[in-house]
Amino acid sequence: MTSRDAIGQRSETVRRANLSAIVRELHLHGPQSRSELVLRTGLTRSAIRGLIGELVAADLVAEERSAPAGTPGRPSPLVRPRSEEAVVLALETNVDSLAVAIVGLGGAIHRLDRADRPRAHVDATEVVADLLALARPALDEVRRSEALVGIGVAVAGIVRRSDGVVRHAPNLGWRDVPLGDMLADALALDAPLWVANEADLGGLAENRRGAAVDVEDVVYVMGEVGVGGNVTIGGAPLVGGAGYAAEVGHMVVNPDGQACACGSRGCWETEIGERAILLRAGRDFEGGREAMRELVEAAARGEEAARAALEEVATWLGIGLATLVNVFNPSLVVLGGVFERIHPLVGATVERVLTERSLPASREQLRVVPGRLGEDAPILGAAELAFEELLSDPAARIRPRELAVAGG
Amino acid sequence: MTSRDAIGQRSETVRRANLSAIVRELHLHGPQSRSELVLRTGLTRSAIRGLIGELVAADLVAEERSAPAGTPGRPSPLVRPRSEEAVVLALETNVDSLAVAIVGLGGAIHRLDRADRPRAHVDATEVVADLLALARPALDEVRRSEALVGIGVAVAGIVRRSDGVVRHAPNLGWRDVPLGDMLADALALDAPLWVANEADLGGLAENRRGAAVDVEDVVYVMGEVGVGGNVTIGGAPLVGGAGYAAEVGHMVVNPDGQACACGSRGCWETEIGERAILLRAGRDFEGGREAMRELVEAAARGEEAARAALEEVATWLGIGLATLVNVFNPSLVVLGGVFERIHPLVGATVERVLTERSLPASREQLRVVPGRLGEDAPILGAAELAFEELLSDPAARIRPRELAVAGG
DNA sequence: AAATATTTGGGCACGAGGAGCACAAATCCC
DNA sequence: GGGATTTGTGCTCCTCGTGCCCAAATATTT
Repeated sequence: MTSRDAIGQRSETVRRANLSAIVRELHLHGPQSRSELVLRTGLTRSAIRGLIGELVAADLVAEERSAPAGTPGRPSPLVRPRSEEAVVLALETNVDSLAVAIVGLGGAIHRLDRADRPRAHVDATEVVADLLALARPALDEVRRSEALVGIGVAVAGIVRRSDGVVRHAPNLGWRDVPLGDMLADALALDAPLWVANEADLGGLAENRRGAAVDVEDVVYVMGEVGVGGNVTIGGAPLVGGAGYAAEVGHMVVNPDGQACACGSRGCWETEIGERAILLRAGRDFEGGREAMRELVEAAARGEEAARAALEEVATWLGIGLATLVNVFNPSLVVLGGVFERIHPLVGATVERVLTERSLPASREQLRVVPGRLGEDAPILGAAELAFEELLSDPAARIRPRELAVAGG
Repeated sequence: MTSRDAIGQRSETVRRANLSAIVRELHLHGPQSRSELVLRTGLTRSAIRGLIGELVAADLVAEERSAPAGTPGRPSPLVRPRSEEAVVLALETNVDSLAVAIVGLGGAIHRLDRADRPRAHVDATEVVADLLALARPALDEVRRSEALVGIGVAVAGIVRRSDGVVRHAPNLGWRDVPLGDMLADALALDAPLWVANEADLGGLAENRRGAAVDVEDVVYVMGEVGVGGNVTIGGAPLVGGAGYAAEVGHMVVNPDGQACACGSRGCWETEIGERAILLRAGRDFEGGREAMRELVEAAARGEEAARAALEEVATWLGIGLATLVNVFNPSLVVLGGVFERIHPLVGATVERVLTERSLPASREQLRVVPGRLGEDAPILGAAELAFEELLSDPAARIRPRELAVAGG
């Protein structure tokens, strides 16, 4: 019941919500004039003025003369999110690569370092150490500026949102690894840290910065070593009771199919995961990313076996998507990871199967598109996750400063 | 993006939200003392007093002496939703029955009339006429009291929420029937009318009044002639872009399975729908409700063929549920309709299959229970749907009255 | 070049609405 | 019956958005 802890509202709540709306708007849609913000929020000029004033005082935004618009009237100053004054640190632990990024308010990518990693079941302590080494320059930068507002971590596994424990990451060989605590200790930064699944975050990134911007209801499916996904409902990501939602890779699509590492059989992942794709093409199923790249290239060249394998994959992709479309009635399906790369080759097949298998009503407004962010989707999503606290309550960052001033 | 039309908040918004929280709390959890409301909302006594005063003036709630509590301190008056002063009309159009109910604020069922209907593809105009005839006594009652705040309609078909058009109801033989407009015209009542799918509403009812009260994340699956469902996420029902979400009956669970009326094949409905169940048991698959009742009784008596058939159904039920559990990570699965009735016989099998097929993390906190509302779930959900407008903005009902007073 | 129209920012009084405090009322316990 | 406890009542205060007037800055017209 929403009302259950729908704690009573007070005047302060209104302020918080309005500040949040403005910062979020600027973060997601870029610099805007004050008068545009008046239109978007429906607030009065007076109210906007006060709110912007508060945000300027907190160094979250800056006002500057806007370019001449060619229209009569006093020009409205441009309000710009201060990308240097509020930044997040984003980390990614994938099966075959590590990455570190610093992203500023408004979405500017200040730096992004990626390092390949041999594919193997690796001890979590080693991974944390490797990540820390890769992150050193970024950490120096972050420590100098004092602008850090949050840390986001993307990991290829099932993550308990509440405490950042990786419950199970078959492709890393992890089980119940307290990655959140380990990284928080190792980084020793004074900022909240959140961990989430890479596919969840990939979907978040596509929704904020990629192919699904401003779309309210989205299904995102990403193929890497495993198959993961994310669902956006009314603009908000589906999280589930404990944060494990949208594990679409383990939907049962073929009850008599192959055994899956999860213990079930015929999971979507056993039909369209990386191993399954390589197997269908008669290639080394442990060939990893390189083998996949060659397969896609071969198919693009028109090589028959490769094309046929991808067609089969597309069929199973369509079947699983039909289930998701009937369950979520989204207006957009975004394909990420491997599926993003093979979309030009097999998009038509996916859509055909989807049309055969989903309810006419459910697919009425539906489009299927490839993602736009490529391999960076998860880490950009981790950045967005880290910004979430600031976006939903910018006032929390403002008050302490005021106190500090009052105290000094 | 939630923020997109997150129109700015104003002081009035706070009042609205607080009134809504109180009325919703009373509607869902029954009469409570003022001081309990203070605890629940976190508002001050002063604020609660003002809010309750407004609701009393609007006749939505009444205050009365509470029973002696045995504790020291001045007794806090009991605040009670006025079940007679705010009522909704609920209607149901099922494949083999029609029903009409009047439900009061707080959930009291003032009357409930149900009439069986021969199973046949029936013209929508006839159904509306039959429903109107059945509703006559209820309509008289509603017209006398002037307390009607909304009308809710449950229908066994896919419904566009925005305008109440039944896009497709295979078991009624309807396609693009403007049921909302037809009923609004026929009833000629001065209250908003909403139409929704019966399974969606069954889930809503179980969440508000039945087996899933106060559970935030719930998957509800209902078997009638077709198979439908509803998903509650964070306390709010999943609706989808156009309102067609949670069409779980057409998840693809068996890609090589039987053709389904929807045009796909191997839909969940073709494995666990009424026809499929009767076929598995070697009975007349057009025997309808009566045949189902006999089958369940036979299985309860221990008749082998019947038991075996239900076991098969339970297996497929578990397979489909595994997909839903992996996708939604709910804390509760509620089985409604036929599945509610067979739960005592096959619940163990369902849970076994579910355990085999779903991710350990996803099913950690999971329980599977039968519904508690039986065949009345959909119409009770229709009542809840009709109350929604009042609950989310009680002030809208208050203001006009004040105006009327001011004008007179 | 000057006057006018248009749009927007700034200042300030107002109103809505919850918080907080002092006090009174109603109950239980000794 | 007196004290402790809890809660309702009346009142002022604080927060925050609204609304109005005026000034500032730009485009257009004369």
